[in-house]
Formats: sequence, C-alpha cells, structure tokens
Amino acid sequence: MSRRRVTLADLAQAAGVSRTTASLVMTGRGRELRISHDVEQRVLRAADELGYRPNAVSVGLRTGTSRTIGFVSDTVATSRLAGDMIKGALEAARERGVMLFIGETEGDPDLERGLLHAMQDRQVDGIILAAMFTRTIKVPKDIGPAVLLNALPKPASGLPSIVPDEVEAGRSAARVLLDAGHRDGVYLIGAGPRLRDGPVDSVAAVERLQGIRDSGLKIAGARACPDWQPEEGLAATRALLAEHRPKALICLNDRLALGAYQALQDAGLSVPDDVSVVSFDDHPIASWLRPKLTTVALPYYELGRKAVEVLFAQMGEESEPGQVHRVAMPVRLRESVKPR
Amino acid sequence: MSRRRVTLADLAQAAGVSRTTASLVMTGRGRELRISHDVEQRVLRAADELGYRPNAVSVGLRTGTSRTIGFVSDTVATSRLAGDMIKGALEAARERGVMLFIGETEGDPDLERGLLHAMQDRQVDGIILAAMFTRTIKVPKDIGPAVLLNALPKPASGLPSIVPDEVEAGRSAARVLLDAGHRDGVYLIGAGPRLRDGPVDSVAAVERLQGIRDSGLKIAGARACPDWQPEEGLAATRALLAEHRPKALICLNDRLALGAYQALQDAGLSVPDDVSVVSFDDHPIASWLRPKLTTVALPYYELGRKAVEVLFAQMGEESEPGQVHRVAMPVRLRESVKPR
DNA sequence: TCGCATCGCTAATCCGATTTAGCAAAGGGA
DNA sequence: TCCCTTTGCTAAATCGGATTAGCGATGCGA
Repeated sequence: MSRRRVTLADLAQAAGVSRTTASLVMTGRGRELRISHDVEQRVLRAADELGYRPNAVSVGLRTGTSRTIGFVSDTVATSRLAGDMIKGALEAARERGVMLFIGETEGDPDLERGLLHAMQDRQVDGIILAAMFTRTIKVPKDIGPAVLLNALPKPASGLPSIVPDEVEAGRSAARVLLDAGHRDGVYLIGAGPRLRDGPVDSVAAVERLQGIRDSGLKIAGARACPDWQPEEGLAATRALLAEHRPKALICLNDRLALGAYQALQDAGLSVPDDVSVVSFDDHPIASWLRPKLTTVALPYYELGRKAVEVLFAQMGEESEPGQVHRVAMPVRLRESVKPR
Repeated sequence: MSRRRVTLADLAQAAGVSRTTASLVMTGRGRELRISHDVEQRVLRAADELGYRPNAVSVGLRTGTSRTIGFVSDTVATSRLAGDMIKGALEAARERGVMLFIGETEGDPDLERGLLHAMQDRQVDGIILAAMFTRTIKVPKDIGPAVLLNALPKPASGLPSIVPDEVEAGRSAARVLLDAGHRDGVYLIGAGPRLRDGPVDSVAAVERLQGIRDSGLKIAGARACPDWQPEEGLAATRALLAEHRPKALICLNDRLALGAYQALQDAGLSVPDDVSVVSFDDHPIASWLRPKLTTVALPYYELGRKAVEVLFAQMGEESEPGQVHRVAMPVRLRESVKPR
C-alpha cells in the first residue's frame, strides 16, 4: 500500500544531480562546498515534493551517531515518580531532536548488562542510569557517555550525577515551621533523631535529617520507620500521641503523612489547628488530602530534564568529571501548617 | 579508553576465515550452507573470546528490520497508569529481544507526526499508539504495522485495538454488591443514571454503566460528575446524603471513591458497616484508604503486554483486520463491602 | 581417464547515507 | 597563447553487516 521510502538516490535523480550533491545540500554543507544557488534550490524543491527524509539508520551507520539516548532505570518507569522523570527527559530530548530508548533492569545485573548491550549495539549516543529512590549504584564498565539520575556512583566513576537537593529540602521544611512561629513541640515521623535512624540505604532520610538539623529548629522527638509506608506513619504517630502532645509534625514523606493524618484524626486532633504537618515528596495524594498537605516536592520533571542536559554537555566538551548536580526541591505551601 | 568495537571483520580475521563465513556462522546459517563443524567452532570460539556482538545499526540497514518498536502515547507515560502499561510492554518486548522507543504527543498532531517520523526514520518494526484514557483516536496515514492501546480507531482503520473490558467490569462491580446481598439502596457516584450522564468522550463511563445495567442490580439513584476528581466525589456524595440514606455506593473510579469516603466520614457513616463502597481502576490509593477499597482493576500491565503480543502477531502473519482485544478487569476484593 | 555432482568456503554486491579526493570548465594573469 | 586558479560538481570509498552467486577441490560413476 504505502510505497517504498524516498531515498537520497531518488532525490538526486529527481533533481538531476548526483547523490553527493543532494547530500551536500540536505546536510547544509552546500554553501561551504560551492554548490550553486540554482542547484541548491532545485534539490530543496525536489526534496520537498518527494517528502524526502534521510534514513536515520543509514546515517547512523555512516556517522556513528544515532541521535538516540538510552534511559535505563531499576524500576522507576513504573512508579508514578518515574513518570515525571521520564517526561522531563522526553521533552528535553525532543527539543534536541533525540529519541529515547527505555528499559528496566528490576535491579537484576544480568538484565542490566543485556539492556546496556542492546542499547550500545544500537549505537546510542549516551545513557541515563536512573534509580527509583535516591541511592548509590555501581556503574558498569565501558558504559560510554552516561549520567546518573537520582543516584550517586558507589565507587567513584567520574560520571556526573543529578540528584534532588535533599539537605536544602530538609532546611526548607524546617523553615516552613519556623516561619509559622513553631519553636517547640515539633516531632519527626519516619526517621531520626539520629542521622542513621531511618530506612537503610536511604540517602533521602539522612540528608533530610541533616537539613532539618542545620535549620536550628529544635526537635522534641522522633519515631523512625523502616519502610515509609502509610501504616507505619499511622502506627508511629499513634505511638507518639500516646506519650506526647505535638504542635507540629515533620513527616519524612507524604505516605507517612497520610498515616499521620489518620492517627491525628482518630485522636480527635485537627490539622492544622491543633497540629501542623509538613512533609516531603509532593506525591499526588498530598493535594488530595484534606487539608491539603504542605510538602517539599521532589522535582522529578526537572531531574529528568537536567539529566538530558548534562548528558549532552558531557558529550559535547570536556566537563569536570564526577560533578554532582543538585536540583532544588520547591516547597508547596498548602493548608496543613498554621501560624502560632 | 574503551577501544573500538569488535566488528565482523575482526572476528573473521581472528578465526582465519572470510567475513562471509563468520557471518554465516553467527547467524546460524552455517549448517544450512555447509560450513564444517571445525570452522564453525573456530568462529564461535573467537566470537566468544573477542566478545563480538553484531552492530544492530548495520544489521538494520541491511535487513530493513531494527528489532525496535515505538510506543507513542498522548500523555500516558507520565501518569501512574501508564507506568504499568509501559512496564507490561517493556517486559513483553524484552522477551522478544526488542527495544522500545517512547514518545509523548501531548495531544498535539504536529508533535505526533514528528514523533512518528522520527521513529519511522529509525526503521521501527511497529508502533503502539496508546491513550491515557480509553477513547477513540484518529489514526495517521501510512503508519505501517501498528496497534491501538487503550484506544479505538475513530474512522475504522483496520488496526487492531487493545482495550480493557469495561462492560464486564461494570457487571463485576455490580455482582460484588449482589453477592453481598445488596438489593436496594445502591447509588452511583460519577455517572448515570442514563448512559450519557458522565464525562464526555469517556468510553469507560458508558461501558461501566452498561455493565452495571446488564447485571440486573437495581440502581436507586445517581450523581454525575464531569471530571471524576476527588472533590467532585466529595460534593456529589455530600449532595446525595442530603437527600438519601444509601446502603451501597458504586463510584465510577477510585478518585471519586476517595471523595465519597470523606463525605461519608463527615456524615458520621461507617464504611462498610453503614455503607458499602465499590469502585473502579485500582489506583494505588485504593489500598491506602481505610478501610481498603474494593475495586475493579484496570489491567494496565496486561494491556501493555497484550499490545506487544498483538503487534508481533500482526507483523507475522495476516490477522483479522480491526480486531478488538478486550482484556479482563479483575476484581480486587478488599474491605469496603459488607454483606447484609 | 573424463565428466559431473557435491562439498566447503569466499568474492562481490547491496542497504542508504556521508565524506574525501579529484575532474572538467571557466576565468585571470603574464 | 599558455598556465594556474577558482568554480561547481561528481566518482568512489566507507560504515558493518547479510546475501547471492560462484569457485576450486574432492569423490564417484562410467
């Protein structure tokens, strides 16, 4: 039904010139190599009429570049989180006329190797290695141009990393309470009081705690949770309420906050009249909860964009090896914090 | 640092044979074309030692096939929904040794054209056209082998479609209540009572209503909502409670159910003791809510898998044109329905 | 011993572009 | 008029494989 693609040879014939000339015109090197304006127009017109588009595979073989990058994640593509990360990467890629391969490794090293090979075999120009949760990862050998997204290389690899600025986010969360006049009665749900009290391997836990500590806000107490799920937030807050009467809660993420809301409600306490709540992530539920949850957002979209930008910068010129790019986490002021 | 890739020529030289012979052995046509067992082993061993992997771009140019398919969605890749759809497609693709390009059109026809071109220029073997919500879409001309995912072609196009079986889902939801002994006092939140009372263009609304009607379950009343957001569920349920005392609610999706939960709670009604709630989608919040929400799941993962399977079947032999594949929507029995 | 089939492998071509090297014609200076 | 540039374009090589056509050596029957 649809007939054969128009090739450079077809175009050359239609314009009455050689393939070389047609190619020179189409790649914009006509001026440089002294193709007359007349011939140039002839080729351009023919290309337009025939709807000529260069075969990217052929170009790839000849030039070694495919205008394609690979997005390899552990399992991020499936979670809501990843959605925006991929979206950011996708848009930044589109602006540069580049396509995106995606793949998930499920944390399986064999799958990862297979995926990377499949991408390298297709001559991707670069690779984005993404992680679901901010964490350290081991970078495979001979990966070529690459950046780490939401991850840091375990043995230093010289590859650039893009991560959310969690320490500053911790400060931001604390500052929200400070600005609202909270000086005491502030409790942590999910981690703390010591930096190591929280989910293992969680960069977010440690850095958020660090930021909160930096802020100078006095923390009255804390309940650690191993997995940051809603039930844990519920249990931790319930346990907390059994002993104390908090004026404000910093939940280490929104799922914990969801549980905390339930516990507060069960205890007949009002948010934010009795207890202010601040959280992290800006998960979709944050704006569905009532009152809407004030939270410090994970900038997934921006992280994805930035990954592509840094990857291109790296492919272009020499850049400082191993640079860590921290993306700001914006505060979403909503309804769960009240001045006192 | 990392040296040049191993090419077929390198392999041939290392094994002391011609490129032709090396190629024949590596593509498994050695037997067929009478390459001796001895030489075959020599080539295989050399390939192993050198770590030879054929350059997929070159193979693509020569054979015209790229072992790559394109996944084009309106904006599905960003939503939680899409996550699983992509994941299903990804796994089915990996099982077949195929890579996935992804792209989002944002509903912009120009972007869509550009994306499709970019993919065709890279010689994708087929394309999956996916939609965020089940709906009808206009299929571009000359798209080549393709399938519609979560969508139906507006002017019939002959392309196969993969959609969730919403009518059966409607029956399932009603059956859950019937099985629990509910015969009256059942209200709808989000759409109905007439088939056209619901969000415009929503295939889900119409078909779910149809299924509910098919079930024989008597519906006492309904409140339509235009956008199926939590606030609308809250408002609709509140309005309903002002006039009636429902025994059970069928919410047309989980976000509406979230709002309904809040309204019921505000009214001092208990789920499921006073009111049973059934819903659709199996959004992540469904299992976070308390009590956990019984809902009929959108089988995103299976939809994604099926799309790849159907695409391959279509690329293979002749298949019945325009076939519609309906994927079952499983009931997730949880805690929000109580027998009476 | 000749002719023909079979065996085992390879030379050459092709896919669709980019790129290098160079050729024929026109122009300019001596 | 001759030689040398410059102009404007093209032939041919290349990328890395798959594939077609065919070549030399051996075996076998007559």
